[in-house]
Amino acid sequence: MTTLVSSDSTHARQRNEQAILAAAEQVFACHGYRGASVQGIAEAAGLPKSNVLYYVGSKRQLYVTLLERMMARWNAMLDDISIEDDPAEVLEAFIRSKMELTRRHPQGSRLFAAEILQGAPFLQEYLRGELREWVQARARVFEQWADKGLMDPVDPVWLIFLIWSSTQHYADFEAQVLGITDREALSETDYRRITDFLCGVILKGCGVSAGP
Amino acid sequence: MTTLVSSDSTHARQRNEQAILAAAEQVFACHGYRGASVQGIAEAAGLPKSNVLYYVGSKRQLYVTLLERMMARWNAMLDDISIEDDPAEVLEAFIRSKMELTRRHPQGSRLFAAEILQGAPFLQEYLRGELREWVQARARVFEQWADKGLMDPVDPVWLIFLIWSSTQHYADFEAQVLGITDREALSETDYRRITDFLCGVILKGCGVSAGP
DNA sequence: GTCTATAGGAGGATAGAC
DNA sequence: GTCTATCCTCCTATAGAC
Repeated sequence: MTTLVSSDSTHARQRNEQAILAAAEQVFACHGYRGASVQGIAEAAGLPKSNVLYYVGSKRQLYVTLLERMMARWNAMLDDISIEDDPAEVLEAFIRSKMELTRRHPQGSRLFAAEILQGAPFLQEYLRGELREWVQARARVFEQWADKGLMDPVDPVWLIFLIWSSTQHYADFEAQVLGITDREALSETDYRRITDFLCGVILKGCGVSAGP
Repeated sequence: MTTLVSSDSTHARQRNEQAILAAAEQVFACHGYRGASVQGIAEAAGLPKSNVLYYVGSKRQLYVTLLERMMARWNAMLDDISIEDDPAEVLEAFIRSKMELTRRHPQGSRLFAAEILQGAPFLQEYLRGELREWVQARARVFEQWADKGLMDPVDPVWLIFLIWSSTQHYADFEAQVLGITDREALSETDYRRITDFLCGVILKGCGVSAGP
């Protein structure tokens, strides 16, 4: 009996926390950290304002939690590569997984964008540490591939930014994309075609042949 | 005498208005429409809060003025093209002028990004009207070029978005770019190299040869 | 024209009833 | 655990002194 009640409470708590996280991700993505209000998040989650603060502690903590969740998703995507790998396969997998992240987590992607837009006050350490290391490791491999003639000698860091920006665009600028293409939403087919387009242009553009 | 005083006042007014616009562009770009405060803008402009409201009327009007200024800059860049033009020249000029806009007006670019991030409430009309027309006109020319074998048959709209996103990135994600590359700012040389990189990869990537 | 003072409301956060 | 009532700060905007 007690366990039953306890279990119900636990479920209610988990359900509420999930609702709050989802609502907050949407509101922070839309209005940024300062522009978001706990009131607005509570309304989007269908809960009283005080409950939101009860569950998450503070607006700031909620924001940090969401950023950490997004960074965890991002990190899950960052598998390592080596000089022995096939450039075409690696670059294509890189583009596809980044696009998949954008498609599956558009709100999280926009939250990230809003954080960077305000100068990345909460993510300085991550950007200048972990992420920089990762970029430099990849860059070294790209350079070795170029030395072996497997791809053009392009600056690897600008190439990584090209892949990030061109995929990220479909989350951050979704409103513009939908307005210009006169759509209500991008379909799975749209995403597939866009991804194919980006793989085609970027791989060809840096002289990577289509694999063995 | 009166004219002298009047002239001084006019100059003071213009100078203050310029200071307010510059400060507001920075603050709106950083925190978005809701997140920005008139107080913060006034401090950045070095004026009392009331003066800001006296000059510009309201927070909302100030925001609209800034968006219009940025759209005017954007439109000044959008020259027309025709089937007779050289694809390589047109695409390269397109990338270079978009990158120049980003470099010259990073705050305006970020302001635009923040507006789109929040769902473009103030720019719906522009996106679905003027800008859509312009994109479709360009798209038709790109398709004709593809028909004539002057470039690969890529989707022209995704190509335009690729150019917009890859250049816009250096304004919107400046904090990330600087963090990862361990710079304090991007130099003119950096911008030139990035632009050359983007021209190279994108033109080659959609099968446009380097011109006559 | 410029600034001080303040109205009137919304913001985050907390104390305490249930 | 959940919600109401409330505190105090900060917001936009304006009225009125200088």
